[in-house]
Amino acid sequence: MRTSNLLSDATHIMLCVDLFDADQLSSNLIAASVNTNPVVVRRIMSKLKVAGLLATVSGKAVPTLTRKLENITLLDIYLAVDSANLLHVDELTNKNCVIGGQIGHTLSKYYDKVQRSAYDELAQITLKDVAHDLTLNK
Amino acid sequence: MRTSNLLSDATHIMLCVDLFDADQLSSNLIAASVNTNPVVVRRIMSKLKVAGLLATVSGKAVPTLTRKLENITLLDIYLAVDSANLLHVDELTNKNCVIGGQIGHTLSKYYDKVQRSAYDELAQITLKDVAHDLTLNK
DNA sequence: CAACCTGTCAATTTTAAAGTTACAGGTTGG
DNA sequence: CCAACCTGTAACTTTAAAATTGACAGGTTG
Repeated sequence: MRTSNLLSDATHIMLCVDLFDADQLSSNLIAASVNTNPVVVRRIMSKLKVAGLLATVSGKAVPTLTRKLENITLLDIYLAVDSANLLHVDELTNKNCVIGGQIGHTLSKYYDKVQRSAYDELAQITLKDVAHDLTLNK
Repeated sequence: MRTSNLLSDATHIMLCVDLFDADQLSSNLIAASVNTNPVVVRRIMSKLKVAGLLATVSGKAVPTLTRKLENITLLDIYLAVDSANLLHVDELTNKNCVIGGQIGHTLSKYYDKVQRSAYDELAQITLKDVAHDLTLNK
């Protein structure tokens, strides 16, 4: 199992940047919404910046999204912040065994299919969708 | 946290049970193929047994599959050994915040869609497929 | 220049998988 | 019947990655 909140928190941060007022966008205030540490927020924002989803200015609390909400998908965010595969091949099997020597290669082929399918779904969910649902429930 | 090999190892074990000779099916020998500890193998086998995929006899090294290879899918195995969701909602957001209060519920709806898609793919991969690919590469 | 901020490093804590030891109890051949 | 296997579990310890936290260099601004 792999319990990481990276995608959820990164999405949360992106929505904060879009929805909060310009004077509420310090990592401190965003961290208060996510309920975590400001350093965690800045670390995630740094990854989002590297991925080109977010623009920041050193010293100024004025992050901005680089694209419109409808042009940012959960896959964009996932790939920006989480480098792990959804399923994991055991790399340490006994290579001298008939099964142990081949299963990794075989499984990774199938895992790729599964992950591709999940990625396709993530790519169809935009921040606009999420933001829309958020305001509906408000 | 950590990347789990539960699905891979459980699949590996199931294939060992199917492909190995009857006198090679102790948890010790399977563990040698997976390259792990016999207790880890027995722990996974126990979950597979609870899920009804594997039949074992206490004291005897004669585990057997309860169904034909083509009737066991990677989803069956995944659900047997891994209880975690593929994506994880941050449950600890600030519920007093407009975004923090709603995003968990909203994201989980989308995460469900993604997971359903991944599950659909896993459900289409049978142990027969995997076994077939293994022997091809041999 | 005081009071903010970002960006990043580094140390620590946390959590679940993985690894290990131990042991109760089933099985089997000689 | 007992020695040598085995299973099934409980109860640890270890490991890996995320999360948390403190610290600090350096940008920004009234």
